[in-house]
Amino acid sequence: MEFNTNIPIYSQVVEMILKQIITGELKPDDKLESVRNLSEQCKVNMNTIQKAYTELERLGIIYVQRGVGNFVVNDKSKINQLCIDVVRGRVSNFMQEMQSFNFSKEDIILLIKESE
Amino acid sequence: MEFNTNIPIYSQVVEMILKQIITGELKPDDKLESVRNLSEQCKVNMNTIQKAYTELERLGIIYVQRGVGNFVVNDKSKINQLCIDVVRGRVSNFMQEMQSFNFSKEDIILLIKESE
Amino acid sequence: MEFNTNIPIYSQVVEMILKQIITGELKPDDKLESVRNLSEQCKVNMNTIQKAYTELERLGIIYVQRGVGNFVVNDKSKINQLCIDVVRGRVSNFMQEMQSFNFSKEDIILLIKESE
Amino acid sequence: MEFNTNIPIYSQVVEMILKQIITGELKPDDKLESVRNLSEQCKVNMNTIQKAYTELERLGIIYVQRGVGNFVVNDKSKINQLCIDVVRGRVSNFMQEMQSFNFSKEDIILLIKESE
DNA sequence: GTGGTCTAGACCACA
DNA sequence: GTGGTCTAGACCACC
Repeated sequence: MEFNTNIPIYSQVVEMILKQIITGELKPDDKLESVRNLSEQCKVNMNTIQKAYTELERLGIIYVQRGVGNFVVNDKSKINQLCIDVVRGRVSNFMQEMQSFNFSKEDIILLIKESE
Repeated sequence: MEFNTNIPIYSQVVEMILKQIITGELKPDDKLESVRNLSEQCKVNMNTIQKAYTELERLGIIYVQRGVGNFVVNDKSKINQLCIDVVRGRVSNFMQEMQSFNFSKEDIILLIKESE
Repeated sequence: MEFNTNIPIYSQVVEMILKQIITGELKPDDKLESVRNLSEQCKVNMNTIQKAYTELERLGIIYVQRGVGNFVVNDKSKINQLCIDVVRGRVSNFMQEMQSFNFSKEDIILLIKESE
Repeated sequence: MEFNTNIPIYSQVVEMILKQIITGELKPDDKLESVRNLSEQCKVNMNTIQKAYTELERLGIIYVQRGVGNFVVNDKSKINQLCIDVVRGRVSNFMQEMQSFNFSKEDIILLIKESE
């Protein structure tokens, strides 16, 4: 695991897990890595992972069974909603920013088509 | 002037001026607002503006004449390069992120088309 | 710690640390003094040290782990390059200046030999 | 005339004239450019040139005849002394700095020999 | 504990 | 008036 400086590690961990859930890599009721394991894998302080998990719980996207582990919530509509929210949010932010540079929707689509 | 919390004010100022240069609102050799003026307009401390200007100078996009003021660099290729770098950078980041959610280029274009 | 007037304190701090890295007093991955500690040792404001450290990071010669500390970059080629750049730069500046006084390379070497 | 930023223009002007005197381009009792002329040639504020001339007078290396102009002092020993002071000063500063990087006198001579 | 940001206010050199 | 530096003190996020 490599972490970007400047962005808090704990929120990078949140992102990582969100992606795994959205892409289906983590399914409903799947058990997440234990705080301890993940902190070792990522070579990161346990508190940092804990904070990430707490954040995910706050978002209602995982639930905790004390002494057992952290699990992905078993609620497909919730997960779908999450997926939609996240993606629409990103797209909307991106569009807003590009438009502040005076790019129209068509310009942006062109840029994307020719990207890579 | 309203500033977003969470993002440092000085970097929001950098962004703001970058945009003004890219959109042509600020032209080569134009004088920027003095540190003091801008700090009053933005209701922000002088040092914060100073930091933003220093960052812009570091980027090679403005130059300083001590005792005179800060000026947009007179080098169209530099500015064009800046414009391209910034825009391509944003597009590329966005694409990378969306692809990590398993969206193809076509998916993204669809999402954009139906946005707003 | 004594500082020269006329030269900004923060850049004297940058110089000081560069020297420690070049002479090997600070080694790759070594932790620098914390901002607070160094500011107390130097009897200088925290912000001044902060500015120096930011400059060193910009030079790519140290890296920061927020909440942890500042560390010398672990990249010997980078450090070697730094060493070469700094030393060659100084020598070249010096030579240029002396030659503008109409001293030849041989003159300068003589001057140095008889110096002290 | 091109001026380096960061170094005050007035002291760059002082340097320039010192060099002209040391290299014999300006001889004893020669008249310097008028403040007005030089300020136009250099595209610099008159005050800036004035400050440079004042500094040179303070150094005892030029003298002023009000209403007539500024002249190089007619005192060869003075000028020789100046030359020696300036050059020895530069060499000594340079040596001191290089030694703080752990270079011996021999190292430095080698570096100079292989320079350019 | 660490670094990062910000403020208010001051002083200086420069043009 | 302009930019540049510095201080003292504060608050925050992070580990």
